Amino acid sequence: MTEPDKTRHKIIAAAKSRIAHYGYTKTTMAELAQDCDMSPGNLYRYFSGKLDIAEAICRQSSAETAEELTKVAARPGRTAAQRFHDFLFEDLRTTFQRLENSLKLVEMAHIVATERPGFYQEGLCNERKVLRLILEMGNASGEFRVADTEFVAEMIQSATMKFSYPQLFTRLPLDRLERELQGVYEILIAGLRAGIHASDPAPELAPPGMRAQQRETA
Amino acid sequence: MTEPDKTRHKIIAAAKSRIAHYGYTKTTMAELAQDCDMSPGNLYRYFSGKLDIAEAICRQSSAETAEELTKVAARPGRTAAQRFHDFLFEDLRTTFQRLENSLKLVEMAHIVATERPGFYQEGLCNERKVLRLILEMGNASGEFRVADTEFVAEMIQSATMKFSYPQLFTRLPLDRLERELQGVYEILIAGLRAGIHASDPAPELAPPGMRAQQRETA
DNA sequence: TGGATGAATATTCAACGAATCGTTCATTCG
DNA sequence: CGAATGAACGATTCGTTGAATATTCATCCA
Repeated sequence: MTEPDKTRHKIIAAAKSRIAHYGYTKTTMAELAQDCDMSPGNLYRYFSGKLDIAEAICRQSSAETAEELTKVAARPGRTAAQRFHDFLFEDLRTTFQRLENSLKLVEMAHIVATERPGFYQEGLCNERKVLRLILEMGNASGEFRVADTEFVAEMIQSATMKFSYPQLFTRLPLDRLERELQGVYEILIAGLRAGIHASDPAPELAPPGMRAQQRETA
Repeated sequence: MTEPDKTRHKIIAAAKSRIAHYGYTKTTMAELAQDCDMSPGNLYRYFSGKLDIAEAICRQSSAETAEELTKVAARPGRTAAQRFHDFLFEDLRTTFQRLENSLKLVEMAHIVATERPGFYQEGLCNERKVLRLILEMGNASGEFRVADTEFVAEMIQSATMKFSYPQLFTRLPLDRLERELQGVYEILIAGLRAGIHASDPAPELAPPGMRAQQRETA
């Protein structure tokens, strides 16, 4: 690791520790600089701003999750359905655990996601790669019949959105969330097995592309 | 309709109109009282507070939606899959339309949902009744194989959460949302047809009830 | 006596000045 | 000469305060 890279990591570690303790808004660049034994100005040699430090922390954590999920998806001797199940629950548990470990880091993640919408998309995209892998394994083994894996992976992310950032949408405890996720899993897995083909919209009335403008209240 | 009920409705109508125009926080009880030709204090004979008036507006609108969805679910000459499709898209369109018609009423709904979490649950519960009806029709016709309709209805609501309050979670335009909903529908309908039985969790590793505490980062 | 009033009171809100913080850059250090 | 500093600047946040607003209640009307 090159010297400036070392410094970058030192800053990230110090920031993560301080922010986890005091929160993003309550940690100042001056304090962070002190933790790193440098001047505030010098931080800007390594990051172009405070938000970039927070983004780096998120990116690191996101990479860890992606790596873990990839590992989970590749466990030997599992069916594709089991891999899919492992994937969903590992994801829920790691994000939930992160939340419980430090509400402050969640607050930070929320700020980053708000101010840098692109970053959130990027994370979804990485996760989707693992999902596609699982779908393709299922197709190969004959368990699944998924034609467009990219599209179906996107839809799975839509359907499990409630579990991606549990703390943002609901205030349910982990066991309730797990029960719900189990239910959603069961429906999704039944669909994956039966196969997804763009069939059966709803012909005569209300075709998918139509806008409803004329109706008032009925 | 009894006399006090008439007054209640007059207040609700006036409040809805004013709030749609000026927003919840910007409409005062004094103004609302003037609109109704009464004193501010008298409003408290009919509603125990400002928030209760807002809740009444929401409840009315929610009842209209429920009625409309019930009607949609009961259209003659449709398959259960088509009814399910109609239901999902009608719901998305009406909520989206409400949003476009008046951002102010959405702001109000958001306040009510935040301050009165129970009310939101109640709405979900009403909607679930219609969902169950559709599932049962599908079971009767042999299209679906859903054992526990209450449970599956809940899971469908989890999986379509992203589309329930589009404005809250995402900023996607209607056509993007419809495309995503179509995809989620296709997976769900495949699952409903194949049948949902609480099968295939993931035996050896990571059983559903387990908490993950020991893992650090891997 | 049930229903409405509007003045009185408690709470919320918004504006503004003061202080803090993120960021920059001329200067110093090694 | 590259790397680091820390004082200076402008933007943002924060606490305070006074006005506006929700709510209550003693009083009045029909």
